[in-house]
Order: sequence, then structure tokens, then C-alpha cells
Amino acid sequence: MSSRIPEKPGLEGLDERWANQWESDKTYQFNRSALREGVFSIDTPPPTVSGSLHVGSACSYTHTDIVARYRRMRGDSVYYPMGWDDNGLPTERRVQNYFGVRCDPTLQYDPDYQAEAKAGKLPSGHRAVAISRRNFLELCAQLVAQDEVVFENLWRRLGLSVDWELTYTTVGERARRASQRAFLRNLARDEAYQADAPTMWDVDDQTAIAQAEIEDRELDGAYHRLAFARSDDHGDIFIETTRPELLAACVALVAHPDDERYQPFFNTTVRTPLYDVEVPVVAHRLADPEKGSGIAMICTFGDTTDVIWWRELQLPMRSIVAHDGRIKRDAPQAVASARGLENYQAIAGKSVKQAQTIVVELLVASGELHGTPKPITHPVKFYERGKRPLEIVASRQWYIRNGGRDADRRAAFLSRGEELDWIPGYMKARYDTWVEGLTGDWLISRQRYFGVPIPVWYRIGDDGIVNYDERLLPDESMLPIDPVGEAPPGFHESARGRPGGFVGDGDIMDTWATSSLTPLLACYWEEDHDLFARVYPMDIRPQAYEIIRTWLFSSVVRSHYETDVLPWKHATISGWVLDPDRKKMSKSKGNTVGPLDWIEKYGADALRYWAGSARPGADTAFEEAQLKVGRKLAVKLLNASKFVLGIAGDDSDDLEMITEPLDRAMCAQLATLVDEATVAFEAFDYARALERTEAFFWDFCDNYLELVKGRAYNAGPGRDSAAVTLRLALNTLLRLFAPFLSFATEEVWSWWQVGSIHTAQWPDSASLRSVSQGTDVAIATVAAEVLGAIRKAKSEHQRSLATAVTEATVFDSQARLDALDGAKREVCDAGKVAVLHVQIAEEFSVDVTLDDDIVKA
RNA sequence: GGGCGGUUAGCUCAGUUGGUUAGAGCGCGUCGUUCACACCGACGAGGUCGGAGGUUCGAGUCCUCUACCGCCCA
Repeated sequence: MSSRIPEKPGLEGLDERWANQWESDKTYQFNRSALREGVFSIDTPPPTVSGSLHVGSACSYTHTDIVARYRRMRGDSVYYPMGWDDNGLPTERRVQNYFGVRCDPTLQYDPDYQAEAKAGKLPSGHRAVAISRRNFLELCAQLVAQDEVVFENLWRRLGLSVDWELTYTTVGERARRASQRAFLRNLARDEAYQADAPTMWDVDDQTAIAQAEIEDRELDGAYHRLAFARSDDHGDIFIETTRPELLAACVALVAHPDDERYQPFFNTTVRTPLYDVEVPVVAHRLADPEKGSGIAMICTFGDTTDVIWWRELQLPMRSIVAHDGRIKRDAPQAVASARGLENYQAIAGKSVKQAQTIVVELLVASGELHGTPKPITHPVKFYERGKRPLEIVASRQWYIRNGGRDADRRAAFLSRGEELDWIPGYMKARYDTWVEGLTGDWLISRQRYFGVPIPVWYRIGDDGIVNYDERLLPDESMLPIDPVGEAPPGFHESARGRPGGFVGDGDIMDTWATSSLTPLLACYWEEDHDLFARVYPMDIRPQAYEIIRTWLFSSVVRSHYETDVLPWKHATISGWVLDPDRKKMSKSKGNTVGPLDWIEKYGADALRYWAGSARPGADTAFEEAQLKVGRKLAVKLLNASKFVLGIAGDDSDDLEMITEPLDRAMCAQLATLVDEATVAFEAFDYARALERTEAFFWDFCDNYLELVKGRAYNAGPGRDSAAVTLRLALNTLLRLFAPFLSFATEEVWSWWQVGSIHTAQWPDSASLRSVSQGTDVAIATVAAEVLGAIRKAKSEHQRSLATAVTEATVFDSQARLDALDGAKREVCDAGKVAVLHVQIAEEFSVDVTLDDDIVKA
């Protein structure tokens, strides 16, 4: 036995050794024969492989792993897959930067093309090499495969108990098939539709953007006061606008219906400055009398209010901003005067920003700009990953109904939110607020390349015009398909783009349109019915709170449509990891910390300990000091285990042999600990379980081990009781720590047990209580307090703890002295006390005689 | 502007349904190498719980107002 215990236990090398062992033993393999009620399934967030790796990711993934390990020890078969989010724009951007390329769909595929990695060393002024769509997609695939290996290695090193045979990606074949299948079914049930409508548009990425991806940013702007001449030439009406460059897109002026200043002008017309277009003055409740001059110009489109006005007041379309963010070549038809056309030519082809400068100059010249522009700051809508403000352009897009335009669906989704168990509970408010505030359906089409194609073709009429209402859909058995590369059923590729032929939808789906299917994807929806029935709906969805409105909500929507249930029972929401200055860790801020360096330095258990200390949902600052504490705990566990097994390594586990009062009292304490940890874990409060276990363990080492040492070392009465108790306590504590210190506990377990601790049973308080047989826990607590008082006396007299105590007297209540009686021998052993007296008193105190000094403690 | 969360020892955080002198770790100070542990141990000094008011026999713990920080949504 003792030969299996290292002379000097250490953490070095444990991480890799056990990670490999678990892999070869398939310790975390899902048991496919488990029934649903015995399964705990986890909808792991697929990390964005093109994103950064920092301790923040490591932290939240560890939280989930801790829960997974607990459930496994409770006897559940844990379904713990790992996905890789390699889909979408982040990957495209990374590929563009990494290889210095850009996608040009008009180019032909080059089978011999070899990209050269130029990560981080693109020369300034480097012009991106244009490559074909297929070459571009190949580079995406190549890079994500590379990134996925890095992630998997990290997760293994961290000790995530994932079943690595259950990995998936969000752009792989299965994901494409599931996304397209779900889309086609949405379409068939009228949950998806296509519409030509004003859309939030990112001019840099040249794609439509969904409401969930938009954020407000405060930007400097200025109110420009413009004069609109009344058509009857009886003077001017002044409006104030921050976007004079859109003047050519003006379709009306609008004021509040109750605004007496403008009531006389409703139903009259005015002429736009510079362009001389006659536009009506209209009334609408959304016009704010307090803002600017109280009357505003409506353009197609300056902001989202323009869209509402345009729609509700049925105004004409006079769009001037093209998809690339530049002013269109041709002026709207309404611009007819010579001066108007000339002024339009001055801005045609310019960027929005350049156009503004020019328009202002023209207005100054024409005298139609009054005074100097008044600087303001105002919120402007941006794509969350974008650099320039969003524009609103009209375009044909695909939507999924999400309750944004439909009260019944909205109510249904709110009720789903009600049904879900939120951890912590207050996170539900974010969901409710979001669903209640939706203003439109979910726009899922993106004008990008690396993603799941929209599986639709359109007929081209004999006149050569694409008929978008005449859709050609694939059969589900054909999925996944690429309508740009494959012909629809009944057509030959040669008919593509020809009159009487077809054209493929060139758009791809929003990355969330796929991510929202992870519960279905991970459970092999429609692919493995047997497995699906065992693991779906899933037990938990772990995720961070900032993507409740996107990932969580969209997942609820999709599962509601496809399976008419919530995709999971619980949502465990993690907080953010902040740098020591309390800023969110993110790559763009350059304040990230790589987890691997810290694992190397302090061991994976140290990182797991730090993660495990973070309360569910709470933001956590990264602190190196906490890693040191975790490491210290792991080392202590090794040493204490070595000590216990050094004494009791060959003893039996016959609990009948636990007879001594102190031993039984400690078992009673241990039973309470097990209950506390179990209750905490059942509420997903792993941090509390860890905190209690840790506090117990240090107390156990400082007090119980010290008290029992003497009795356990020497043959005699009570030795066997101590040995069996030590084994029981160690066995229990190791299992309580196993979800957190997964490597150190496994190491110790291997010294004296068979199999992995991670498949062992979670401790059971009932058996501990049967050992303690109702013994008063005060025996242990009073003994520890007395021992503490004796130590204090020695410490205050600057004497070694080995100093002998010739005589000591404990003053305390009768009850506590009775308790002490059960551990008198141990107290004397540990305190090196020759004679111990007791005396009844009101207050607890201990008189200690060190050699010949009398000390009041 | 609306909503959510936070504000407890120098630092990072616990404080369960309101109940006796408010806890831990780190850091700090003193002492100590006892045969598990110097990647150590023991002991100790530090807060009246952001502020104000209220409920209560009693509030860090409930209510109101308020300040500051963070986030989400307008």
C-alpha cells in the first residue's frame, strides 16, 4: 500500500497524466443505454474558435464541468458534448486577416491555390488578394480546424469531462443539414418568410444585421437648421437635422398632430433645399415637439423612426444610399430641377460622410442653412462588431417570426421564459425585457459567404426576370445543399441564370440561426431518434448573460417551433471575468490572460479552484493570488492524504470499529458538511459547496488530525477507531473535492482505491450519521477550542508548540465540560498537557501552566 | 429615460428564512522547523456592513429615499 504513495507528493505532471488516462479509459463516455431520467445532458456553448482564449472562457466552462462531475457522481449518465462555433463573420474576418485575402464570388475556383499565413505581419498598405468563394471557404475550414485543435487541447488540460466523441461544429455537414431542415420546416409552417423591406445594414461588411446585433453608441453630431420653402412661397419652414446629407432622400416633413405651430401647414407642401422636390407636411404622434424645431424631415431612411413614418404614412421610397455606403449614382426620380440634379451629382458616389460635408457647403452657398450647426451628442446605431454607423437600406431578406410583430407569439415566448429555471433567478428579467421590447421579426439572412446557405432557388421567368415568389425547394433528403453550387430538382446546372431557368439564393443564415439549434444539433435531432429520446430536452444551458437576448432567446424560439418544448430545464448564467482593474476581459482591450500559462504555473486544479470560487452569475476579477490559494489547497490535500494513508493505509473500512466519541463526533460534522454541499449543488451553487468543503478540510487538518494523531500512531485502545475514521473522512472529503480539484483527488484516489474517483458515488450523509449514532458534535468543537487556547498560550509566550504543559484547567459550562470529557485524552496528546483539570464557570477560558509560568488564556 | 445587479476588514469575497461580541482567504505583524505539509504551521491586529430615514423587542439581512459603480434596454 504505502509503496504507491510518493515520498514527496506534488502536482507536477498530474494534469497531463490524468488527462491522458481519462482519455484512454473513456472515463467520461456517455452511456447510450441510459434512460432519460438517469441522464444529465448539457447544451455546451460552442466556443467561437476564431475568438480569443482567455481565462474568462476557462472559468465558465469549468463551472459547467464542476456541475457535470457532481451529476456523474450522483449516478447520472452525463451527456456532455462539445461544439465548435466556426460559423460566420468572425471566422471570415479572421481568415481575411490571417491570410490577407478577400472573397470575390465572381472569381473561378482555383484548385491549386495555396494561401500563405500572414497573421499579424501584413505589410501596411497590403491589398487583400481576391480569391473565389470556394477557395475562401476552404481557407475558413482550414483555419477553424487548426483553431479547434488548440481549443480541445486547452479543454483537456483544464480537465473538462467532455465526451470527446460527441463533438460538433456549427458549420459542419450536420449543422448545415439541421439548419436547413429547420428552416424549411419553418417556411412550411409560415414561421419563416421573405420580405423586401428597410433593413439595418452594415456598409463595411455589406450585410443585413439583426436587431439583436445592434448597439447604440454615443456619437458627436450637429443639428443643421435648414429652410424648406413653402410651395405657396409664403415663407420658409425650418427643420433641424443631424443628417443633412440625406436631404435628397427627403419624402416629407413631420410634426406632432397637436403642435399648434405646425397645424396650419399640415396637408400643404414645401420644397426641399438644394433639390427642389415638393414634399408634404404630415402629422404623426412620434414627432417630438421638444426636439429641435419640433418638425423633422422624413428621409428614406435616416433612422428607425423614418421607417415607421414611411410605413405608416405610406410615403414614397427615395433611397440614395447604396449597399456599399456610398451615395447612389442616379438621383431619385423626384429630383428634376437643373439645380437639383447638379447638386445631386456633387455627392453621387461619395461616402455618406463626404456627402455631408459637400451638402453643408452647398447649403451655405445657397443660403438655405441657417446659422452654424449646433454640436450635440446622440446615440447612433452600430453593428456590435462594426466600425461605421448602420445605414437603413431596402432589400429582400428572410425573417423568422419571433413575436416582434405578433402578440400571440410574444406571449408564448414570455411564457416559455416563465417555464425555464433561471440560475440566478434575476437573469430572467433580461429575457423578459428583450422579448417585450422586440420591434420586428428576426432577420436571419446575411449577405456573407462562410455559413449555412439558405436552401432556396427561384425561378427565372421567360423574360429573364427572377420571380422571387416562385421558390424551388430541396427535399429534406438532399440536405445540406448549396443553391449557388447545385441545381434544384428537375433542372440542369446549365439553366442557372437563364430565362426559364433558376437562380440560387446567395445568402447565408445568420450565425444565430444555426447556434439557436445547438440543443437539437447536439442531441442528433432527426438523425438518431433513440439517442434524441434519451437526452432531449436537455438539463442545462450554461451561458453568459450578454447573449440571453440572442443565443438563449433564439434557442427557445427554435425548439418551441420544432419540438414544442423548452430545449432545457435550467439556464445557468455565468458572469464575466474582469481583469484586476474590473474591466471585462476581451481581446480587443488587450487585457486578456491566457489560461495555459497559468495552468503551467499553478496547475489545472488551481485554475479550477479559482473558477469554482466564483458565484453563479457574478462577475469575477481574475486574481493570481486565488490561483496560489488553489494550488496550496491541492498540495495540502496531497500531504494530508499521504499522512492519513501512512497511518491507516492498510486498515479496514469496517465502520463498526468507529467507537471513540471524538471520532463519532467528527463523523457527525462530516455528515452535516455532506448535506450542505449536496443542497448547494442541487441548486447549482457549486461555489458554496466548495467554500464549505474547503473550510471543513482546513479545520479537519488543524484540529481533528492533530487531536487524533497520538491515538492513531500508537497501538492501543482507540487506534483502530481512529484509523477507520481517518479513512472514512479522507474518502468522503476526496469525493467532495473531486468536482473541483479533479486532478489531485484522482491522484490520491489512485493510491488506495480502484477505478476513477470521478465515477465514484457522491458521499451519503446517512451512512455517516449511522456511524456517529447521534454523538454530540460539541465533543469535536470544544476539544478544538481548548486546543486552540493552549496553542494561543504558547504562542503568546513565544514558545514552541512542542512546549510541554505541566498543568491546564478548562473553565466552562457543565454541558461543554461533559463534551470535553469525550476528547480529554486527545486534547492532552495534542497539547502536550500532563494534567488537565476542569472547572464549571460562566465563561470559557483555559489556564495553562507552561513549565513554571502560569498563563491566563 | 426605464430595468437589473453591486456597494461588508488594505485587497478579493461569504454572510441561508431578520436574533446573542459581523466571517474567510490574501496581505500585514509576532512566534515556531512537532516524525503529512516551508508550495508549512500557530497566534494576532484590522470592518459597525455606501449615506439618510422607517418597520421591529431586535436589521448587514425587510421597506422608502439617495449617492456611486457595472450591465441591459430605450
